[in-house]
Amino acid sequence: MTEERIKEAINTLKESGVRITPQRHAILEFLIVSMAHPTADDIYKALEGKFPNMSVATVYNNLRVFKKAGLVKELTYGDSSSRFDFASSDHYHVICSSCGKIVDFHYPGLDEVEALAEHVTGFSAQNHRMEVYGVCPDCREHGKILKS
Amino acid sequence: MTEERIKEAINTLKESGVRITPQRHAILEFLIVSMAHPTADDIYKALEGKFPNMSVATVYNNLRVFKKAGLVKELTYGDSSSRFDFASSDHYHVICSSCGKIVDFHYPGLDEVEALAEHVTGFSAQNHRMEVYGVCPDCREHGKILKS
DNA sequence: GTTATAAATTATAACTATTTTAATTTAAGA
DNA sequence: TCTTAAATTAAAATAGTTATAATTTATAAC
Ligand SMILES: [Mn+2]
Ligand SMILES: [Mn+2]
Ligand SMILES: [Zn+2]
Ligand SMILES: [Zn+2]
Repeated sequence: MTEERIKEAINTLKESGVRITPQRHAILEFLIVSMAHPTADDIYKALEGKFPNMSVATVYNNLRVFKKAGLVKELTYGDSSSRFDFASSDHYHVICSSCGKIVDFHYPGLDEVEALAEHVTGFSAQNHRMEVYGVCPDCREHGKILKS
Repeated sequence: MTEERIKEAINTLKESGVRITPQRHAILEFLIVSMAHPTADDIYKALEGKFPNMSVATVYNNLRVFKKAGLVKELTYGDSSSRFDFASSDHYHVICSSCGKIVDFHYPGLDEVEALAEHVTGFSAQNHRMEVYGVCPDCREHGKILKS
């Protein structure tokens, strides 16, 4: 089924006139197969075995291409670097404030909050961002030190 | 009442052993009086008349001090620089995706979402982040172009 | 299968927000 | 007033990301 997802994604790209290069294929595949939320550098490092000459710019460029095609979402945090999420279905994230682990979770939707925001501020709401911060089971059990 | 707030904030700092310097006072005052969500550079520029020799490092250092004292919250976004919010009462933000304007709004709380996240992921939730994106009345009326 | 060409990749330099460093100045208590 | 730890300054360093220009390549037309 990840196979299927990859094919599907490749087709989406082809249909919007994006050329399929080996690098592009590999980055996309990594995003889908790893099922993680890697940074651009994670991807770069993961693929340097297969593509010893690949440039970081290629990773960034392609992530931008995938974003524009709606295949990938960028998750931005304060200090560190962006993380990238293959856009399967809409979901939210819980983030461990100790180790940084990111876990998906589903929740009906916060349409009501958007509606209230519209009503109170006069804005027309388009979308929202929400994430929960906490401590993951691992960190709780092994008593890891919290990030300052 | 902003006067009162400034005094209160200064006292909070004094009580935690933080020295009150003219720069510190000015940065804090600007945050409270402007009632905006300025970047470090906004603050730096706003105060360069009064403090021609102030270093950007001073702005950043003090914002960190204020954060640690719980007086200020840092709002981080994807591409651009952090914004800083004097921490009066808890509130959420609506952000214009066209001009970047940030407007406060109050909403009861998303405890339920935190609870569900805990239940589903095994994390212990500490807090959350939520913001609504949309188009502000000004941008809607004057038909400004959306940021890509 | 060749060829043409626009698009993609690469290597490197540039950029920007933020932090670090080390020297100098200063707030505040004795 | 004196003392000293803490704060400020100026400058350099850092890190993530983007821009540039030369080279390579995916794709479609032939
Ligand atoms: Mn996810
Ligand atoms: Mn606010
Ligand atoms: Zn953890
Ligand atoms: Zn606007």
